[in-house]
Amino acid sequence: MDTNDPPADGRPPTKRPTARGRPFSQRTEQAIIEATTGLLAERPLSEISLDDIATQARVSKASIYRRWPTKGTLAFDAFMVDFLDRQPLPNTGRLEDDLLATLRNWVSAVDRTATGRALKGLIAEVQRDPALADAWRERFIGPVRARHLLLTERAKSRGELPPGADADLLLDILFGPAYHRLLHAHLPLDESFVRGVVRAIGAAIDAGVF
Amino acid sequence: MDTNDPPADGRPPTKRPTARGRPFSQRTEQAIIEATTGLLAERPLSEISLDDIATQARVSKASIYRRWPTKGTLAFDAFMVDFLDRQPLPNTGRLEDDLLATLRNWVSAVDRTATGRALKGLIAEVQRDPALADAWRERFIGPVRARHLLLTERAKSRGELPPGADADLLLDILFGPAYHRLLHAHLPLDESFVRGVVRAIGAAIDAGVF
Amino acid sequence: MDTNDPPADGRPPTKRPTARGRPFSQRTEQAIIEATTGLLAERPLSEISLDDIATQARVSKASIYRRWPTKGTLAFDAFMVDFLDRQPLPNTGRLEDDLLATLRNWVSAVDRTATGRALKGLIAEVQRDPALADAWRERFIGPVRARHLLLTERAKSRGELPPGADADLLLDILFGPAYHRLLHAHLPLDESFVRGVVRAIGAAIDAGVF
Amino acid sequence: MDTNDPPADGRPPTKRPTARGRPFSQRTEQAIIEATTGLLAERPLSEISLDDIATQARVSKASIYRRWPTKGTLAFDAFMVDFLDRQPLPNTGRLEDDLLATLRNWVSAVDRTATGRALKGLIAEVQRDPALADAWRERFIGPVRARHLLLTERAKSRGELPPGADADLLLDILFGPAYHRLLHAHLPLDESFVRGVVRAIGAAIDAGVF
DNA sequence: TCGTAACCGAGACGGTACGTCTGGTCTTTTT
DNA sequence: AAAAAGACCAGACGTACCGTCTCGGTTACGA
Repeated sequence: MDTNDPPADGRPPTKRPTARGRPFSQRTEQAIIEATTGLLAERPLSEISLDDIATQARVSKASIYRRWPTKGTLAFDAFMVDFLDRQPLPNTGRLEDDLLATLRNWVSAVDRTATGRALKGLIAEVQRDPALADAWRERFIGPVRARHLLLTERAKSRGELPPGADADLLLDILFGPAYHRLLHAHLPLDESFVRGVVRAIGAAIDAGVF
Repeated sequence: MDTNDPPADGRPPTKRPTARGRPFSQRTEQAIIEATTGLLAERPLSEISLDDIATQARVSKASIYRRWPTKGTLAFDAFMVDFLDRQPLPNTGRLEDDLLATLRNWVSAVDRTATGRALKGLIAEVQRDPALADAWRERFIGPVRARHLLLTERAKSRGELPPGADADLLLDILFGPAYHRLLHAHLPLDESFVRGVVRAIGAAIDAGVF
Repeated sequence: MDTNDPPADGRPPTKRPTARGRPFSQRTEQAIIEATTGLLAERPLSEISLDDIATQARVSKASIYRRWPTKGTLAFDAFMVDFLDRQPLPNTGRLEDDLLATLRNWVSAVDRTATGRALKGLIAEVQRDPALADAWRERFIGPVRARHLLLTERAKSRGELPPGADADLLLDILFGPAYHRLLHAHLPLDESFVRGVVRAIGAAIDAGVF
Repeated sequence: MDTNDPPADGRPPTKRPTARGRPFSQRTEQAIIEATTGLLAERPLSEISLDDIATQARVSKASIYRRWPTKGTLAFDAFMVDFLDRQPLPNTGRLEDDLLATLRNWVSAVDRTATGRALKGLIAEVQRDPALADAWRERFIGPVRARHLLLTERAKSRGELPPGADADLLLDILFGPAYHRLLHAHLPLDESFVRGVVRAIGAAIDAGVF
């Protein structure tokens, strides 16, 4: 494989190692990301072709493939820009309130929104593209999880959680049910759902489960 | 729409209303299901084409489309045959033990198995095919949920759960984290995970969350 | 190679050996040939894409590739339909007059005409596509030559040519200069050229060269 | 048009009018020509891309386009270097012997040789690139023809040809059949062919055709 | 028993997206 | 200002897949 191939593991397009030749134009990159974001707001990823993106961005397909190995990795990067900044980390001084704010915020970001549709499409794509799956774990699930672990660390330092608590389990119980309802749409992502999940976790904490 | 079109909502192929003409051959149907199951054991749904299935089953594509409207609905039916029977309903006399057996059983069915890969592929397909999404809710999530509600009903009659308990929330907290780890593969679906989830639910029950 | 691949040596699409499955539609084939002929009348082969042809014929690219392995072989077939019938075989009773009529007819068919442009484009394509080169020799040069050999055979039976005359050489001296001027356009394909070539051949016959 | 654009009509790259800035490196030019010649010896022009040439010559594509406007004109120049010097002008004192030597020499240069393949590829390219067609006539056909006209001029001064003889026709009858067999490969370019053509021309001369 | 409706396998059909390649131009750093 | 390197746009290429349609042929019911 050529050294100038795209990252292939889904890393975002960065500067090439050698500084020789014409560098990547950041205008091109930005146009691609913006076009992708715009199209993702209109329709699901599976109904967007790379030709659509190239046309919309007034860019050649080759310029896209130079940066991203698959449609999924591109959509992933476009999604990240949108999503991550909208997930502020609360700090109420009480874990249960932090979890409530976090989950409520997540729900409002994805429930029947363009972002939510993009997220569902991406999770679908992750199941069919192993390279994207790696990027997804390492560059989405991982960083998001790391941020959320700050909440449990603070709780530990406040004594709300024991020092050795299984924070990963706690966070999966927090988000797992939410992703479940998002993906299967069998029941609404409403306020009573959010409150119920968080109260269950609170009870589990009090009972020393984690 | 022609009366002889396939069910379109994903119902399994049944007898046509009028009995005139040559009836469906059940050998054909069986061959299709078997070929699909066999291919799903080898590789993900996204890498299986309908031509592959037709060739493998020594059947024409038209015979497939006569029965199932999309690849997803066929895969869905093939999956159901495999999956449902492997999910017996426990009856230990104690809710927490029932939940433990149920989740443990689910994990052993899907964790790094062909069934698990098929399930992931199907959930992906569900996100891109609205008709399949309906079938999925009505013919998979719904029935499975109905079976599991028997567990909570029994618990209610035993007094382990209050009569008005939100059993849907309870079940989403049970399965949500498991689907989460299945789809994102960020953490293992191991025994300690299963125990933790069930213990958390037990604590929530004791605290009267549901 | 699959038995249902296109002929690959450029034979025109005929009935598949096995009569199973949906047969080739001759309407489709006709539409493709007509579209190709129409486009060849407008612009040179090198500026016609298969997408153009497919769009013009209201046919999918796959339907074209099912029949012809390359653009050149398709253009070849389209050209043949146009060209061959326009080359009647004269029969004046005197070889030199037959040759004159034949060359004059060829010139009027190709000199600054759509057919001539198509012929030039095809000869160019023949140089870059070995499969087409075979087809060209066997299905164009060969048959045309065979027809022209009738002229020399008749001349032999009339005693105008000796029985063992090298008719191939004679015909190459007849057509070679004409193709030369067609392809290089360094001098006009005018009546004096035609007369000159034929008179030279006449002189060579009289001198017993052939 | 910029004064520093390449000749555009296919003239070979020469010194720029202004002597300012870094001068053309003749090593660059030589490397390009050598790479092109080398690649033309391996495979037909149509299978050689400008990227191939640039890579092979360790030169940038821009450096090529600075000198030649199209791939065809470059190949043309590379071909000329090879070809022209190999076509010495005979001077036997007798026209028919001169023609025989000339044609025999041409045949040995192109019959199943790398030069011959390059020539065929160039003629193909000429049909699709009008600018190259002009260059081809003016810088190849023209000069070569001019040289060959020396043969007929000498013959005229010796009285072998009448003063007003149509030498162009004569030369087209000499080379036309040869190009014909080269391009269509329907019959061999062998000695009997060469002799036959020349004898036919001899007979035509004797008969006063030209 | 015979007609007919609907099945059957095979595979062509139109349409669309893919990922690669090429030609010719442009942009950067280096010489 | 030319050089090498390589990104840029535009768009053709040949392949794959989808869901439908067409063919010759085969059941099995109902008249």
